[in-house]
Amino acid sequence: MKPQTSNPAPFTKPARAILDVAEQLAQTRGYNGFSYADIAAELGVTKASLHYHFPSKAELGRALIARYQVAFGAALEAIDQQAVKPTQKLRQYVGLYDAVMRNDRMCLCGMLAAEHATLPAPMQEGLKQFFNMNERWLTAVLLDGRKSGSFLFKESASERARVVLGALEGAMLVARSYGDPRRFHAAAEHVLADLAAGRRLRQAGPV
Amino acid sequence: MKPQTSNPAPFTKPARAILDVAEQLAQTRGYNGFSYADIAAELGVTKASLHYHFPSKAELGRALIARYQVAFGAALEAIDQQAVKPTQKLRQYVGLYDAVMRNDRMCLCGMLAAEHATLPAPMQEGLKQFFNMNERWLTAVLLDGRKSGSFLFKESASERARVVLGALEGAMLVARSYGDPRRFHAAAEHVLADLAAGRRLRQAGPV
DNA sequence: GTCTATAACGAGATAGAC
DNA sequence: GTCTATCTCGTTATAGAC
Repeated sequence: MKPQTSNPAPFTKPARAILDVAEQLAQTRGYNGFSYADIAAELGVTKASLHYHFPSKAELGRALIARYQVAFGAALEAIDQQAVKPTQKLRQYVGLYDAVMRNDRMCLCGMLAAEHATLPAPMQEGLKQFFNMNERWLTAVLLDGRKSGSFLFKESASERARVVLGALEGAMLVARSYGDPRRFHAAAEHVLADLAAGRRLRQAGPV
Repeated sequence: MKPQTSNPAPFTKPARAILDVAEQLAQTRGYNGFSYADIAAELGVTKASLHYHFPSKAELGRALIARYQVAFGAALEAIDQQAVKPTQKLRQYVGLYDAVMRNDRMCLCGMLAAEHATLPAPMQEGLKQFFNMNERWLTAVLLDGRKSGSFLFKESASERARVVLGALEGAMLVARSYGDPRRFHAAAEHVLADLAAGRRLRQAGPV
């Protein structure tokens, strides 16, 4: 029996091509920063044919997030299966975003989060789910790392997960204003280092 | 003699009203998420009269950033004059963003940073300057705090400043997707705690 | 300074031929 | 599935009266 596990939207080949272009545009210019005309021009087709595959831009946007979430979830699973140590996992997690940055993009959902107030409700919901997925995964890794003595942090793992996620999204956001992916990379390294146990922080005064 | 220190754009009263509305819209919907019609409706005037004060949207956007930068710079100076300890200064710095969040907005420049690729060049330049100003101020506070033994971090103060700025901007970004300012507040607290010297990180333990 | 009126363009979207 | 053609609306922007 084939594993008929939820495969909700395989997308046809032309639909995938549309999503590829739309994704690149959304990650660089935002949802309100591109149009059907942009996609059509890039693909060498007409706007009308895009509407055949995605009747409205809202549905295109919804599909964009859904596919991104699935792909990102798969990447997280791949990390879980391939890496063992929490420190490795986290570094590969950062590597995911690092690759995006070097592609002159930023995280799709981080981008769309800025436009949150202007998005159709299904897209808003999709963003929450994406961030929830990230926080769940990070929380598990942080818990694991704390138990094994690799990580050290005071607050709950889920709170720390939110700090890490926010720090990475924000580092991407700011780095793009400088057109410098290394800004993201450096910041991400320090965020990871903040978690590292075994660091010997010398004594000091109040706070 | 009056202190004729650089007062480059005082703006007329109606111009200020326009900027106030435009700022609120930009901080909630983004630069590409509002139009002259939105501002005109809110102020009860016509679009044409807006063009008298700001001939193009690009100039309006430039003025938006310029005024924001000046106001934020003044707030930083006020902190410097009022607070003494670096820990106090940093907490008040976070308070600046916290107030913005509770107003259902996010940092204007963090918002615009997402739309960076779609912005006119002068606005892009303004964003860089805003972030530079923040990084300079944070760097000075971090250096001060490290010298006095309040802060502890391994990397350079300017690199740490970038981590802090990115973490705060990102925390705002994500918190808005949940419509929950407390998410920002909690994350910001942990970012501050990460700097605190004197913390005794106990080994391991459950969560 | 603010108005009416309108230009000029681009957006998302649809009808119907092929 | 993709095309041509068209529609409707919203956008930035300008001209000129008041």
